[in-house]
Amino acid sequence: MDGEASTLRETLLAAGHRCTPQREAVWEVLNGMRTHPTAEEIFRAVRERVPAISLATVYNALESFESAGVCQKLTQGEGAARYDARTEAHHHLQCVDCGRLFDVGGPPLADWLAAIDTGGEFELLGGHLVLEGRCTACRRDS
Amino acid sequence: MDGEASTLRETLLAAGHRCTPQREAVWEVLNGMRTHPTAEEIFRAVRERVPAISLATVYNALESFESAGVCQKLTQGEGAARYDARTEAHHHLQCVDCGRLFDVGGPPLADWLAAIDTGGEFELLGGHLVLEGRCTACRRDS
DNA sequence: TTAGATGCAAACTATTTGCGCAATT
DNA sequence: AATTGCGCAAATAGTTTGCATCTAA
Repeated sequence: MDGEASTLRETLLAAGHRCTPQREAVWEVLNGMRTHPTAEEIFRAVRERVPAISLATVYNALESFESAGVCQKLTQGEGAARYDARTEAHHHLQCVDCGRLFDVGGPPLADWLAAIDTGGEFELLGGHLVLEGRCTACRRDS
Repeated sequence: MDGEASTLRETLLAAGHRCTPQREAVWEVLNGMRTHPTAEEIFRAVRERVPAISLATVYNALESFESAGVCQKLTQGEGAARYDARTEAHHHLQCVDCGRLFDVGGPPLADWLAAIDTGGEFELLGGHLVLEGRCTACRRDS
């Protein structure tokens, strides 16, 4: 998370996974896309470099990143899951028109969790905020 | 939203939909289940009263409720979408073990939205909080 | 050397759609 | 009477899995 490809290798190995050329390519594509891509979007981009890669391998790679703690699967909203390799605390804003997911700043969620009343019944482990809005590109189009 | 079955009929009609026995049954099941059910769960429960109902009809009914503004589709998290007929402001806690969704109290989200920094780029329309935890039943089992 | 990863295809889950018939307004 | 909804089955989207082969450690 500090270096680039070499650290990915070490992180994967530490989590009991292997580092393959396919995974390095998926990692670079994921980090290069500002909008959190879907598995399909990553697949199309990676295939330009590694034409023989399969979609299942992309899913497999993303799962190994999650397991190693360097990637988060975002399943809120309609449509396909999106993936985020960012580790700093931040929130996500999903565009109601194009479905893309953007990072936004804001106070950390921990401040809020303390104010949540679970009635003492639940063990509150965490949570996240899902914001809905319209992105710059879609505002321009409408 | 104030009365029961008769108001459902009026609400649906006002939104340009019809009120059928199937839809009334779906509505009653949805309101009778404390845990926001999936379409499949509603289907199984409704079939006990209306054995000939199909899953597609359940989806169709839920869509008409959404269109009429009396039901909300909750698509966060893994697995199937869950449906909520509650209209008061509240948050949802999803159990990481069983996947069920529970209502929890807490400060309204509007207080928070003001603190979110969208960089002036987005039109912020709304959002919701998704909490993760472990429900009473699953805590007992583990 | 060997456990784990790859690529392919098939399976699977959740949801939507097309069609002829039936029921609601 | 005219729509709209119904039930069925097939289609679709997203994701997972089984299997034979290959490769990183």
